Amino acid sequence: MLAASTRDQIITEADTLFYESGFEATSFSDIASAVGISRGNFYYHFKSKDEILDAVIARRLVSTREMLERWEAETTDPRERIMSFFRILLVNRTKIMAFGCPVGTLCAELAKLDHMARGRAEDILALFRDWLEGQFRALGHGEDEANDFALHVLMRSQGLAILASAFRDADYVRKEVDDLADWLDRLPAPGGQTSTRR
Amino acid sequence: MLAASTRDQIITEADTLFYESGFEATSFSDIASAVGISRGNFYYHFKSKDEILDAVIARRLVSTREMLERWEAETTDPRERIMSFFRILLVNRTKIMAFGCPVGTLCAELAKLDHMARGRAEDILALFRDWLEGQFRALGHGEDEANDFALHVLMRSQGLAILASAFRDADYVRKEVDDLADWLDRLPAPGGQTSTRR
DNA sequence: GACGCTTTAGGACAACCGTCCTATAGATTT
DNA sequence: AAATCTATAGGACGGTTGTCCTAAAGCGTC
Repeated sequence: MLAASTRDQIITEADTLFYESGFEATSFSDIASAVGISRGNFYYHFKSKDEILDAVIARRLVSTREMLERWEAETTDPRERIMSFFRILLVNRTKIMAFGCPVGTLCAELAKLDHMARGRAEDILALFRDWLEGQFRALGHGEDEANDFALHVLMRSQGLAILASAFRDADYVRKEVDDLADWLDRLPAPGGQTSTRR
Repeated sequence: MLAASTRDQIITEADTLFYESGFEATSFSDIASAVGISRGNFYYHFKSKDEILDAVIARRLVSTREMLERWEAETTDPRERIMSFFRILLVNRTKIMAFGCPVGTLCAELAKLDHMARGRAEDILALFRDWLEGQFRALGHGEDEANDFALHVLMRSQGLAILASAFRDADYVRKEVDDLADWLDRLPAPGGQTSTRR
């Protein structure tokens, strides 16, 4: 196996550090020592901290797209695809309980910092939204309805993540994911009124 | 009217700065210049940044409790009380779209920082949860059901805040609050199965 | 072996961080 | 008026931040 390039290692370590400690709280030294290189060498690969953030977000965009494509390849049933989305909430519940949602918390932090990369981080969220909307459309729902449902799923995932990390309750995550699956099962037939609960 | 003491002013400015810029990103100098005092004078009132955070959280706890008591004094109808909770989401939508939920984002940041005050911040969220649970119990719901409903409302508020600030869509906030009011209207009668959607 | 390119280490740099000390101005009491 | 207490300003402190420079090590190619 090819060893990961230093640049890739930097992005990898920065990614987890940004997630687990926050962007602002993570220093150049933190990343450097995590990778095992000197602080000086850093400047050769990235000219600023913002450049690392850009690279991290770019990689997250790519890996998210890949994950969504994998879900699409696994099954043609949109319901099952949406269930894949629900399942990662369960799979990642330990990390979510400790650090929240990687996407949601990054968006929240960059919004407060009024950071340039804010919009790019929100693109990751939009990626999920558009993909979910596509699945609901594939289920036969109209554009507005599909968009509402997509936002509903996203909203509940984000709320779930915040409460899970605030109350650190693994059972709560399980319960909420069950609830989401139940909501999906009981979805009104396509063409009905645009209500997300019922 | 009595002029606010310097100490109070510090807490006030720190409160809004922590909300709008984040705790980590807010420096002593930021607070000092917002209050209009010298950085040195600071140490007389607070010995550390953590002490200010403690004071800010303590004040938020008090003001939250007062707000909940006000809502209880305004009406005896639990449904109307819960509607008061929904309404602040609408009233504060501009700030929410810019900086998210003050409580949720603080909890998320302190979790990543692994900060001592993390639990105290989460107490504010617990305050809302317990109050909401009380209202649902007053509506006749059992302990488990009332707790589920309270967590459901909290979850949706947090998810709403994240999506509102990520997509900066005022209409979305209005729609979600309408949806919440609708959910409350269609709540299953007390004693039924513990389902949060239906 | 000499050259050129890529990659690295180490440290300089000014700015800022949270913390802490001290001198003093202002107010209150004696 | 003197003494005392509260509140403030200003700056020192060691450490860390993000940024940037320079010297040199590694390495493939002629």
